[in-house]
Amino acid sequence: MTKKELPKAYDFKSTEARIYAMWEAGGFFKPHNDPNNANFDPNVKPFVIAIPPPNVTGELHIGHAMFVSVEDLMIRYHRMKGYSALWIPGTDHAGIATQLMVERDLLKNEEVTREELGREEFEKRTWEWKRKYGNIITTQIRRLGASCDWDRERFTLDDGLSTAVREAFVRLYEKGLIYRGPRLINWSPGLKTAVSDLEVEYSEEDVQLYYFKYKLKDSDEFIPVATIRPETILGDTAVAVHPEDERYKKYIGKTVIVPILNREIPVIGDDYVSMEFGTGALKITPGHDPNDYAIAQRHNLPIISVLDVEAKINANGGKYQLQDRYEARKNLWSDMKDANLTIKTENYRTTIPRSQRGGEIVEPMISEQWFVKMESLANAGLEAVRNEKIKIVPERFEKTYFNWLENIKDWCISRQLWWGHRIPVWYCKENHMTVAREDPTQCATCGSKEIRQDDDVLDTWFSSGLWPFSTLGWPQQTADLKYFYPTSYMETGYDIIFFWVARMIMMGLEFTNEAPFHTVYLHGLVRDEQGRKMSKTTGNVIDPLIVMDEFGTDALRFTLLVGSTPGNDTNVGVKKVESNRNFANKIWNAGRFVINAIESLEVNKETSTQVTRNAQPVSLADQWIQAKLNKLIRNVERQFQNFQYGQAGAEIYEFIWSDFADWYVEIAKGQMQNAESKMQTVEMLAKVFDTCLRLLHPFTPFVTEEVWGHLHSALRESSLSNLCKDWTQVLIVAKFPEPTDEESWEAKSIADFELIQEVIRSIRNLRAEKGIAPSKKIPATISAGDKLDLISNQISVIASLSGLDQSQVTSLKSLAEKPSDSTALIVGSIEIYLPLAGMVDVANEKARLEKELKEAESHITRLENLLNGDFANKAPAALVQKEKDKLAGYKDTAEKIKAQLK
RNA sequence: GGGCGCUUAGCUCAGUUGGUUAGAGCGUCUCGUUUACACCGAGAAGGUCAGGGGUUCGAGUCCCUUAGCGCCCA
Repeated sequence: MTKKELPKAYDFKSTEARIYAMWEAGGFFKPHNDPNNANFDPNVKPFVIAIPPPNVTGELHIGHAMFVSVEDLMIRYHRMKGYSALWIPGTDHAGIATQLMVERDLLKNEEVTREELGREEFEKRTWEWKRKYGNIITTQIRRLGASCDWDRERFTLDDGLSTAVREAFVRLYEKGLIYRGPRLINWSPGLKTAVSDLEVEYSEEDVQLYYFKYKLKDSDEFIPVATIRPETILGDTAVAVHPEDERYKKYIGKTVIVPILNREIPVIGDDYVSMEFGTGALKITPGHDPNDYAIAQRHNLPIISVLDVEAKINANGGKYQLQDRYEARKNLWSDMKDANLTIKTENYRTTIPRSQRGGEIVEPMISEQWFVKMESLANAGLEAVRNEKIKIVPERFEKTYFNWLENIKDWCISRQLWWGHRIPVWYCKENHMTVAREDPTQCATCGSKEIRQDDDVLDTWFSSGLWPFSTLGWPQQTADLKYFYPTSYMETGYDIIFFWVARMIMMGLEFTNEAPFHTVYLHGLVRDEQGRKMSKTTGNVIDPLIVMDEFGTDALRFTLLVGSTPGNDTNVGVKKVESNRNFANKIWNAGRFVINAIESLEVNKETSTQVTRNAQPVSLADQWIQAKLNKLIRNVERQFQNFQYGQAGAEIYEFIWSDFADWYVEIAKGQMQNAESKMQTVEMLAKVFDTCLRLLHPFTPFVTEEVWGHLHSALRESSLSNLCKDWTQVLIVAKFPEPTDEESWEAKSIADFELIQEVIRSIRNLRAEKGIAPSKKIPATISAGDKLDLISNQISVIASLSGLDQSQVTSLKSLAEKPSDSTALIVGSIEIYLPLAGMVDVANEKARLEKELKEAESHITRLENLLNGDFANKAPAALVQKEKDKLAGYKDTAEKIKAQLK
């Protein structure tokens, strides 16, 4: 039958979507052992990853590409290893981000604000938005080749997960771990909501430090005070000085007058005050500063809030009411200047708290919010990592994790937003609270029917914290939950270790009494080629979609996976992706070669069974490639166990390109000329290449699946069909190569072949140096000493790969005298004479050999010193022997060169 | 202020129980249309592994220290 010729270059564009659709339609993303199916076997081990849910309104960025690549690699590897692999996909409702996006859209297209629309209508619109755009991100994740079980896709606001959130809230509340109260929180005036400590970022900025006078009551004396926020003077309730400060301690207990407002406040002594900073006296604004708040607690000071939700001055600010905080700062300062209360201003550098999302300066404010008590949860979380129920990779992040949990404060979980899980608490007119799993119809305390639900919603991370089990059906004890929980790995970026990882651990332990996963693997952040953070404003963003259009998904994945190490940031430029596109093409073409070789075989079923049954490597090259492959499989296995995915990928790349394509394939061409060795050679090609594709599949799933498909069908039609008898239909579920114990022949054949490679390289090198045309075949005489058998055996390999004329090559144990008009090459104990009549420059030859001699002699000196030292006594015997052998080799070489120079 | 990381070829990076001539990709130079691949092949140049000290028979790798850069927490 005639075969369709495969194109010369791999066309990922016509491949990727087709392959992905085939996988998905074939059900290959689903765990092969499913507890909901009749033939379920509880003894099969599951391997489970819950996806870090991307924002439902988000679009693919390089960070998504990173986590999808790593997680898909983990899942595909375990799937091929026979685990019942489940990767649960889903999205996050992303409260603030989504609400902002919809608000912006409404304003632009309908010129209405969310307030004008009303809460109910706004929620409706947001759901519409989600339905319309919510699948963009999941479609994009599919493009990356993600093999997740889409039938199990979840969304943090869907019914099941909402039930889980409510259950979690009520349980914590009933346990006394959730409380409500006025506390100093971080207020985002732009978003008009409270945010948690984690959502505040601190940046070093240049500001003004304002010095002014706190006048003593009924006196002309004053205490000089410095502040960076003069408008907060309006909320001052004390001035604090250090109790031992000679300048000010006499004032402790006296009264001072708040500028302009003329309120009377006390001077207190507290050793928190630094005598060196500023003037050494500190104004205390407990309503707008966390440190001042703590001091106020100690001294029972009143707390005055002077700002409203938009950070405008409120009624407590007297004449400055309704002024914006910065406007008030200016006006107050100007008024103080007029009243001769100011001293000076100076430049000052300090850390300023800004909202992670909006970027505006966050205002510490007293506000009534909901909190989770963290202490007991944090202790459990600490314990789980300390006693190694959970392992963090790389380990150093355990320190970060401990440090955070050891110093954790209560978590503010309420948000003044409309998009999210509404807090399941209802109030009656008497302000009785009813906390319920099901929406109540009356107050649990007084039975009043006039109840209304709390307006606030929960922090999105509250629901994300339940993700590993809520996605599996919790609080229902579903079959999925029983079998797939706890999950296996949690894979994500180290930047959300607090936001998400730590909270999932705490919630998992609290609600399921189990660690939600046994391993946390943290990848680094992707940066641009110069190591800068990618950002739209810098314009250095690499759009994974564009990269995939240009170079293919496999190239992008391989780039992200190889050359990066766990927890370390990685710099990515398109050049790297391009070279990995070339790698995909290399695989394609190596595949074409192997497939052509298979198709060139005569179809003969009888020889087939015979040959495949005892297919032992026959030639040295066969043995060598098999030994190298065995070694590769062992290394890859070890590296996967140690999470060294980059190293594993690099070694597979190296093997395919350098060992297989550059050497074995070239030798195979020769072996296939010979009718006797042809069949075995093709079989070797097919077996080795098949193993390569399996090893590589988790890294570059598309090209490997595509080529493997062609390989499979070529084999099936060939006289080697026995080879693929027990292969699966598709590569994605094929068996991953298993390592074998090293056998004694392996090292021997590697060493022998490497000597042949050296001989070939030295001849090629000389030819290049002498400018001998690659097409010109030359004669050679080889004096091989005790390597004569090996060299004679491999003479055709040497000849074909180094351009010798095999009919004019002789190999001998030794030469009586060296051939005239020849150039001599020394490789260990082997001498190679190339009669380059007319091309030999005696002076040049001498110089070249002298250089080589010098090098050999320097090694001899080095090794003799080494072996005469303590090394010989203290180092392992095998190692010492290795060095002794090397020394003997160099001595041999030096002798040979010296003989040439005579 | 506390903690962590990085500094290896012109550029981007590997190098995990310390083993003795330090690797890759890109870039550079010289050759090459050998029917798998020019998204390729052959060859070459290029590094006192940031500086200093220590442990060790042996250090890019472990310890201390200095400098520069970056990140996290306060």
